[in-house]
Amino acid sequence: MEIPFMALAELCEKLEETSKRNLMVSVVTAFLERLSPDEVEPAVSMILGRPFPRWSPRVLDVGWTTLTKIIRRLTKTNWKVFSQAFSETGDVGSAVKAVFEASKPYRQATLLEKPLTIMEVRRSFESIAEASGAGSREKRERLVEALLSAAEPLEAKYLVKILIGEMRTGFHEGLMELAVAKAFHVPLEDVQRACMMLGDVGEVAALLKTGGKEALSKVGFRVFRPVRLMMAQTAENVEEALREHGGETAFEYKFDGARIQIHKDGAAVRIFSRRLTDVTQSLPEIVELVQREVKAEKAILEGEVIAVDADGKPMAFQHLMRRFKRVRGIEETRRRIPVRLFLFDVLYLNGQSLIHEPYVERRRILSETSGEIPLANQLVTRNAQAAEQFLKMALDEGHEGLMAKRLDGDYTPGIRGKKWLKI
DNA sequence: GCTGATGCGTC
DNA sequence: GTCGGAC
DNA sequence: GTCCGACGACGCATCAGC
Repeated sequence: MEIPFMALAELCEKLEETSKRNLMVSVVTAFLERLSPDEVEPAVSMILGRPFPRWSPRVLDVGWTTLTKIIRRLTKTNWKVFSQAFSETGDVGSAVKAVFEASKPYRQATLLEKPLTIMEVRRSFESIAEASGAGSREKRERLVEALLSAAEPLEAKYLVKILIGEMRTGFHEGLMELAVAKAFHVPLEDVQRACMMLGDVGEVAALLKTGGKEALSKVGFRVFRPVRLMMAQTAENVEEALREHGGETAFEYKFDGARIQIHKDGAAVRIFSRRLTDVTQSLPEIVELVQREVKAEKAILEGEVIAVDADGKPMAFQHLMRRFKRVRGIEETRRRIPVRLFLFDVLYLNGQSLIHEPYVERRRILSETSGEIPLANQLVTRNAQAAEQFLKMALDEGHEGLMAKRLDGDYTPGIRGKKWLKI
């Protein structure tokens, strides 16, 4: 028996009404326990306001403008109700609920249909994401319209929130990890660790549902499955960075480019962007470079690509952007806007996770693995003046500034902490 | 073919 | 990427 | 301290409409 989408909508409604975290976690825990294996990942994604898992390349391509048109059509003359509800609540979902309630009579025919289920909603999202080619815009609209017209007002509220990515229930990913740990009776740390590796809490939950604890303990890095990035906080100046890192730290050039995660398995190489989308196609020379230089069978590396001019000097970020989403004319743009790669971290090497190794050790391993690929210029020092000078050098060479990396810092995927500071 | 609207993704 | 707010 | 949402500039792809 498939769980109705209404149950998920009611759950979200409860989450929205409270700000008590323990309460939120316990209602979600109870909900997760009711789901069948197939429903777990879709439900977890939807509760977090996402139509698909985080790493999925699928996108709905439905924005606010498109949705507005559809809702107008579905609710006919009651548009004023929407505007008023929207200005009162400031919440698109609530306004949609109000207008759906007001226009029930117009939508009578649909009330006889069977209730929507979570799985049907997921399948509908898949169809919407798949639409492409001539006529796809209209097809997408029709699919969204069909989905919404099968929905009760409360369901419509949350469908719309998921469609445009504005869940705002206050139930974020960290709390979901807690709920998953409770629902499947495993330690929170194990769930967090698996989420780092798989990049998506929904997938972790699904894994627990089908394979239990054992499956969870087997989770490790998988080449070609991108890992969430470690992020930096800001520091005012080099002194603050030194102080924060206990007197001594590693400064690295911070480049005005795009951060990439490089996965290699034999001759196969794939490149992922910051948001973990696959950008391999846009950067053919990086693929070749990695194939040629990286001295490892399997590896997950991190670096920054920047655009350079004919003399190899850094160009403004906009030039790099012209390479990124490009599908056509890649070869020509490749000649016009060359890119360079600077590596700065290694997370995984030949079957071994390195994220618990300290920064200095990872950097050492990286230097032994990277062949002729340059690493980000580095200065390990406890001297503020030397650091200042290094910063000036970076800026003079046209780069953005410096990063400061704690020498004994491990790699914490998805976390923005003080182990890395940008200056 | 060209142009505008729309959505997405980078920083 | 930045900022400010909520907890 | 940590998380989230709102914000902005820029460039590209895709489709619709001419």
